[in-house]
Parts: sequence; structure tokens; C-alpha cells
Amino acid sequence: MAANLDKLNRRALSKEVRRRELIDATIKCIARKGLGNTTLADVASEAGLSQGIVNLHFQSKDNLLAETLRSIADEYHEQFMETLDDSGPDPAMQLLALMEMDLKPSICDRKKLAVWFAFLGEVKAVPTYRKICSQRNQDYDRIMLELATAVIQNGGYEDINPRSVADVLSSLTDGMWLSCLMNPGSFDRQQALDTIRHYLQAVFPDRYNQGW
Amino acid sequence: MAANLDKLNRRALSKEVRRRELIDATIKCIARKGLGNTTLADVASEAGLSQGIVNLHFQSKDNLLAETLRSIADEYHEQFMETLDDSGPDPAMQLLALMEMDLKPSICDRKKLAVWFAFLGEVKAVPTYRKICSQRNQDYDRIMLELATAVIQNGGYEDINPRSVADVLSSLTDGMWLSCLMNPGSFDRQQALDTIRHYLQAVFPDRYNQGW
DNA sequence: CTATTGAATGAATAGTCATTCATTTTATGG
DNA sequence: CCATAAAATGAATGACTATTCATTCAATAG
Repeated sequence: MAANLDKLNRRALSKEVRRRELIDATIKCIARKGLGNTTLADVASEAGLSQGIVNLHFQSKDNLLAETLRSIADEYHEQFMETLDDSGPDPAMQLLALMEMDLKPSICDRKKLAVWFAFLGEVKAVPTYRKICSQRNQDYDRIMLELATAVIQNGGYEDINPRSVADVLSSLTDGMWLSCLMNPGSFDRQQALDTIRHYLQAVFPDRYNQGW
Repeated sequence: MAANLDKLNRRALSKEVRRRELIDATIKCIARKGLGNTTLADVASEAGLSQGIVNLHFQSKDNLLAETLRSIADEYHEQFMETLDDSGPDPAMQLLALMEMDLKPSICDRKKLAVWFAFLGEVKAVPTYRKICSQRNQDYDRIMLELATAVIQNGGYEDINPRSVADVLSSLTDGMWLSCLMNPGSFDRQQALDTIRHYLQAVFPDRYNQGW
């Protein structure tokens, strides 16, 4: 019984590991060649495995791509939740921590952004992609809205619309990411962060008034 | 007979007009099927013409796609310059007019945005696309920076960094566009514009203090 | 009306690529 | 060790598609 369970676990684990490897290879290929020019042969070769391997583990190319997108979305989701947990009880500081996270080298990385935007570019044409992405976004928007609302209440900024603040911050993230993707030479992570802080300071002077 | 006349007229069209038709057909196809799933047969059929037509006028598919991207970029460029010309001498009002333009229905249109982001998604993998897009962006960034600098000088806001203002506005545009593409159901053009106005009001209270 | 020119056609070609599957390799249990 | 089953291989297949080009068609000049 114990042996049997062990065996099943090992098999399941090994299968999972192989899938992970293939997804990583897919990410590398898309970053290098683009979504439109990535073939299953590319992925297999990148993973150091044989032609038929993707269909063996993912049944179809479409499925591999959807799983790859899900994997990227999940990775971001974990970072987001972790940052939220680790950034203390003050919503103003949580908001800032989330924005800083978006500009961390491990997130704001040209290779990963290229893959993310490659999928975004197909969102209108591929409903599956849109579902994966927009589900994600709705969750974050809701949390950002809650945080903005809390900052406004705590600071007595009743005339400010929390919706606007949340939208600006979400837009800033997307905009900075695009800028990183587009102008790899001139994009400056630190400057981007300063810009975001400047915005927060302008809107909530009392909440973000310490020198950084 | 009417069909015959139609056919005659179509034949008579000039080379430039035919190229325009093919580019328009390409835009429609990419909006509907995505960049990765658009074939030359799709484009020809959308234009009501025959198989070989694209190669006749554009030599290759790659060339057609590059010309299509250029066409979209040019169209935006014209609108941008026109808006700049038509929005009076006050840099504060020019800045606002440009942001309003970005949210006009004819620009902030899901079909057009889908095509734009489809190309953006391939930017890292296809240097040609990056050149076309980033040239465009650099021009606008420069102009936005000049306008922000002028607003700051005119209004005595010397402690504000014009670079930050320009970056926020550029990011807001990209972010709003993405939101329009991603959440067609809930995206609200008017609300997006209000958000942008609130930002400008927060940063330059004296320059944007009239009720709208 | 005829000849000429160039646009347009669409069938044929050649190449690419996802998918399949018979075979081989590897790992596990007895 | 052997037997068994799962995992992996890679050659073969078939579908798809960019590109070519011989042919057709329409407009204009002579």
C-alpha cells in the first residue's frame, strides 16, 4: 500500500517535472522567436527532448500554450499575494509595495514581458487567453481598489475617487512594462519607480511624505 | 450586369488604392483571427481578390505585415499632429487634448487596438516591428516632455519633474488601451478620461481647475 | 478593330509543421 | 535477473500555406 502510493507519487511528480521543463522551454522560445514563430520542434529541442514529446505531455500545441500562459499568470499571482502578506498592515505601504514588486528585476524582465505581451496580443482572437488574463486582472483590480479606498479613508481624502487611483496604478504598471519591452536601452527601472512615487505623493501628500 | 460593372471598376483602381485595400483587409483579418492565424488567403478573400494578389503587390507576407503596421502608426501620427495643431497655444490644453484624442472612439477602438497590440506582442522577436513602433514612441515622448516642461514653467511648478509627468501620461494611454482591449464589457471611455483629468488636476491644480 | 501592356487569376509547387504511432529505452516490482 | 509498464523517440503522415507563374482579362493606344 505504502509502496504503491510512493510509486504513484513518484510517477506523478516526474510527469509534473517534465511538464514544467516543457513550459520553461516554451517561455524561452517565445521570448526568442515570438509566439507566431515558435514550433513544437523548437520547444522540444530547447528542452533537449524529441519531436513528439509535447503531444505526449500536453496533447496539443494549443494546450501547451494555454498552460504556459496559465503558468506565467500563476507565477505573478503568487508574487502578488506574497507581497501583500509581507508588506505590513498599512494600506498605503501595501500599495507602494505592490508597485515596487511590479518593477522588481524578476518581474519587470524583458524576456518575461515579451512572453506576457505576446499572449496579450492574441487576446481578442483567442478567447482562452482572454479568460486567463482577465480573470487575473479582475482580482488585482479589486484588491487595488480596496487598498485605495482604505488609504482614502485613513487619510481623510474623501474627495478622491478610489476607482481613479486604482486605475492609474494599474495603467502605470502596464505602461512601464511596455516601455521596458519597447525601449530596453533607455528604460530605467529606478526612474519608473520614482515616477510612481511622485504620483502617489501628489495624490496622497500626507501618506507618502517621507524621503525615500 | 451590376456585378460586371463592379468588376470593371475594381480593375480600374490604381496601384496605391489596391495596396490600401489589401492593408485594410489585413487589419480586419488580424483583428478577427489574430496575427498568428491570418493567412494570405484570408487577406485576399477579405479583399474579394485572388490568391496571388498579395505577392503581386507586396512581394511577401512579411512585407505586407510591416506595411500594415506602418500604416497604423502613420494614421495615429496624423491624428496626433492634427490634434496638436488644433488645440490652441496653451500647453496645458494641448496636453489634455492629446489625452482626449487617445480615448476618442476612432482611436480607442477595440478592433484597432487588437491589431496594434498584436504587433507589439512580436516586438522583441521581430526587429522590424520594434523599429517602426519605437521611432513613433520617441517622437511622442519628446513632444509630451516639451509640453509638460512648458506647463511646469508657466504655472510655477518648478519642483515637479516633467519627465515623470510625461511618463505617467504615456503610461496612462497604454494602460487604458490595454484595459479597453481586455475588458470590453466594463471599460468606460468617459471614466478613463475622468481619471486622466483627476491626475492632471492633482499635479497642476491651477492649470486644470475649471469644471468640465 | 487589333495589338500591347500590365493587372489579376488560380492551379501547381515546395516547404513547414502539428500530430501520430510503431518501436526503443528506461524504470520498477517481483 | 526477468517481466511489465510507462516514458520517450523519431520517422512518417497529412494538413496547411506562402510563393510562383502560365494564363486570362481589361484598358488603352494606334
